[in-house]
Amino acid sequence: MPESPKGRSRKKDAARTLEDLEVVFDALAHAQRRHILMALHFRGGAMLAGDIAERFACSWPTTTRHLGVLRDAGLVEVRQDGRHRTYRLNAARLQSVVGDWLGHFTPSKAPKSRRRTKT
Amino acid sequence: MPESPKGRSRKKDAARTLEDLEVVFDALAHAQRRHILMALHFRGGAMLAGDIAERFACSWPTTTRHLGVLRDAGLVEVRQDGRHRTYRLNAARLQSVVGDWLGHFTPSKAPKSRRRTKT
DNA sequence: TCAAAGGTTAGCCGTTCTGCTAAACGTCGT
DNA sequence: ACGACGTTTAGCAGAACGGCTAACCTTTGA
Repeated sequence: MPESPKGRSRKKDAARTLEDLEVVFDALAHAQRRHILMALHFRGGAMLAGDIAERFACSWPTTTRHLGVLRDAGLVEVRQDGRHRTYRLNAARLQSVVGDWLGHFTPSKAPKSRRRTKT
Repeated sequence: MPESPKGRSRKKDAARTLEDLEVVFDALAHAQRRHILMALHFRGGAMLAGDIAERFACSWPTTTRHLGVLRDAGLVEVRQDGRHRTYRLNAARLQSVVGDWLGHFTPSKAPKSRRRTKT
């Protein structure tokens, strides 16, 4: 499916958003994956795979799979670093996808307004 | 499962919050359940079960089950109305649980950030 | 070249989820 | 009381999920 650089139709944009919602909320549905995101955040946004895996009781491959789900959701990014792998939190995407969706539920306000705590 | 329909205690919410996160994010993991919440919101916050069920392609019992998940998560409340049942959105809880969790990831609150992502 | 360290992939297995249909339940109108 | 209506519950089948172990790659270092 070719991607229009600038002239993205609103329909596809909406579809893209729906897909984002699905993959992100699906990733957030598991406690350990939420925990991984937290750990990443509280350790400055980036950790080695081994450091992440050691924090959890389950086996390393299981954590690897969770990291894969988070990566497919775009919530973390991987970078090979020698024989290590560094996972970096993508907090902006988390805020964007979840925050935008949550913003639709603001009580009696314009549902498309961005999260601006200025009012 | 012992769930008190009354207000939740605000004191020892530390353990309760984790449980809330789990049940709420689990409820939000399914597209139709998110869609139900949206429909409720955009129809003024309350709908009859039948009106909800008619909006979706799946069978009525399936929607009933989704509504049950949302109700167990505290995201909707039910009220028997004659032989109808009115489902009401609990947007406050949605905002509270999801928004609070999301608030941990704000860059301004980064606890030990070595590198600060530009705000 | 060999072996160890760091991670991932492959495959299995039990549990949970989601969909359906059929049946039951409570309420209203007659 | 009876039947129709609105909705839930029960039960089942198939798919998806999450855990594990074992095997596999890749890089480092001797």
